[in-house]
Amino acid sequence: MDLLTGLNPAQKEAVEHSEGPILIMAGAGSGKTKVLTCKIAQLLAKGVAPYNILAITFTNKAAAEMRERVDNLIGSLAKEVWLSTFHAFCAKFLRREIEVLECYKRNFTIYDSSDSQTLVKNCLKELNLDEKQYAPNSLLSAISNAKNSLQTPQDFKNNADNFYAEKVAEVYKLYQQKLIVNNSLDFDDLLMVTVQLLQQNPEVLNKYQSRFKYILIDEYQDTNKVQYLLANLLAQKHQNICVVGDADQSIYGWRGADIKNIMDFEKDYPKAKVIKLEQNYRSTKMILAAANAVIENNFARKPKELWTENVIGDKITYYLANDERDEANFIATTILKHKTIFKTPYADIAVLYRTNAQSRVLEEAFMKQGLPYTMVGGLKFYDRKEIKDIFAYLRVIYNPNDNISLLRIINVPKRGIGDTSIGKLVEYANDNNMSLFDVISNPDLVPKLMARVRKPLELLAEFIFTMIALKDNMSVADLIDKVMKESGYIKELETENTTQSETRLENLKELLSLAKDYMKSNGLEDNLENFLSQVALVSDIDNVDLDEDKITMMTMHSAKGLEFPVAFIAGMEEGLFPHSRTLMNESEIEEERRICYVGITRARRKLYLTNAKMRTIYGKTVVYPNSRFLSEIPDHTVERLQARNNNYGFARSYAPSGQANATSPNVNTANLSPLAQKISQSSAKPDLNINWKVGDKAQHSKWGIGTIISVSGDDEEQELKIAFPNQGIKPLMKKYAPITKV
DNA sequence: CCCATACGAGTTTTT
DNA sequence: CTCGTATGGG
Repeated sequence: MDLLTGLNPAQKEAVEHSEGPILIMAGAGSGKTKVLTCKIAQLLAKGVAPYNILAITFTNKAAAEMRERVDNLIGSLAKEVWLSTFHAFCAKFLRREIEVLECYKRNFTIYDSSDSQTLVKNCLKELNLDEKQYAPNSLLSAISNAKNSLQTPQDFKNNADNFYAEKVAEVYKLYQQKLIVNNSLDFDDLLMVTVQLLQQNPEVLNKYQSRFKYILIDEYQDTNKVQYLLANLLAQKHQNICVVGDADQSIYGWRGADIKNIMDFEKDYPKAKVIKLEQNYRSTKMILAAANAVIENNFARKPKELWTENVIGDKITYYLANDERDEANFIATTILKHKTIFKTPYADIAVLYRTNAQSRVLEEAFMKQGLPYTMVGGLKFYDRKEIKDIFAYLRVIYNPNDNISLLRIINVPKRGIGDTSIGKLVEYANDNNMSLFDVISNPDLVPKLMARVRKPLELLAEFIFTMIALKDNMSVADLIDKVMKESGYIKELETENTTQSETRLENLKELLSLAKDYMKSNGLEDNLENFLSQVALVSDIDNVDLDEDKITMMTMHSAKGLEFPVAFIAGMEEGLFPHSRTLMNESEIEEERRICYVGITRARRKLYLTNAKMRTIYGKTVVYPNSRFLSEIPDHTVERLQARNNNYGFARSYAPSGQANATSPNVNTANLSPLAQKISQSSAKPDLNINWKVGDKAQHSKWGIGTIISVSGDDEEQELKIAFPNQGIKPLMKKYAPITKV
């Protein structure tokens, strides 16, 4: 069977074992995705029907990739396999089955975290609780924890042993009531309600237990209690459950992930087969030695040592910068050298960090040097105000009971419906047990309402009714287009006519084109329901196109599961990484250390670690000591660099002559670190004494030999246009261009 | 009801 | 520092 070729013995054993529970302990880079895809392909090849297989991955992107790989191995059967994240699985399941619960209808809305936050704030207001005393964020995490451990509001109340907890219980209860009234589920509900539904309805449970003869779960170390229960509930009948994971890469404890789920798998399934994949195919020996040394410092851990047959490789480079700008400039410059000297594509390079806030300086440095990059996380596309506004319209059209969304757009664009009026409408709706939308459709019912708001309310209701009637007869893109135009949203932005409104209009265009390819790419039917479900559950990482030739910037959390030939980890400082909020707690420090382990093992050939002597955070200068993780990396694997008195200083040495851009890499070697100088010596240095003339031949360090086709400007600012065979015409600044005369 | 301005608060990681 | 909310004048 050629599905097994290219697998090592342990991998083969894992693939061949299909009946009964199996735990695959797969170290970083040990080929677990390969094993999982082969396993699915193998089952299909044996004649197992695709709908009998359930495979759960950590991100939608991983799901899509796995599907594609299985498809390559075995063909289109792959399309029918249930293959998704836990959340997407639950959404799909609930769209089919939720109505047995009566309190929900199948057109429920999925709330994201900011919707949840709005809802909690509403609850606080209603309960007359002060937001300062009861921080919405901590309430939300309490509620989330409760849901992740399957506690109902009543359970929570029963367990409350202090005044604060009792208050939380009240908020939780109201919050949950409101979700139900809005016919909405938050992220945690998707999981919790699914499990409750299965537990309370034996027929439904039986149906799905019978259906899923084979269950595979990736990243098992990051499952939380509900996910654990769900997996085990579904697997009970056939017991063909295959879990894959690495306890050393468990980094979602703060989200309720319980490392015990994987540690105790053998207790849950005493007959389980256990396979360890310890050969790493990804990294050099040097990088692996560092990773192993770091993770060994974790006390709560089963011993394990990754090994590799790969080359020893380069030492890890550690750079101590003066400040965060210096750090960013070092990274940008080093990337530029990799690009020009080693011809490393940008797509092979990742810059990783602990917190999203660190990305800003990096972005500035990259922009200054014209380096192309994509950033994962930070300000998400779907979190932008204008996008959320349009989505609020779509959600109301899909689910008119969604009051949160309706409230968001009731006066957006401005239609003269102010807070006082809205207050009256909401009050009337609550008092009469009506949905807000019903009230708006009949504004005459509401007493004391100012006469001049009735008309705009009627128009809004009419607009929404019209869209509801149209929604099933048009594509999502057309629907969005109609909503944006006919709600007056576009017009308002156009009238505003500021740079910000320009950007917003651009983003809306982007949304439109996104909606167009969206349906095409995933093969789902082009309707509002699919679109809204999809969008609610995408993560940032899902939308990243790693094929573009761009540097990737992201947190180490987002980087899980990915690999890059060259990786940087920035901000190796006590307080940043490990993060200050974890310093007091040993188990949280251990989680930080696992994050570090994940970070290091993303690199294939070359790893850079950087930190700064001082750093400005929220306008204040702080001095953090070196991260403890740095001292845990063995000396013999590291080469150390340090900033000179002058900063790494690209900003200063390059700024006067205008921006560098990606097609003309500029390198000033005056005050570079030893490594940087060493690298730059190997490239051609600009020679200012050459008097270039049209027709001269020039040797460029990257593009080879070309012919000068024009010379313009004088002296210092002289610009050359050089034609390189097969590369086109490149404009270059004489004083920076790495060229020599031939 | 709308807008501008001041002030205060909060800053980890994400489905 | 930057965001979001509170407040007061138009």
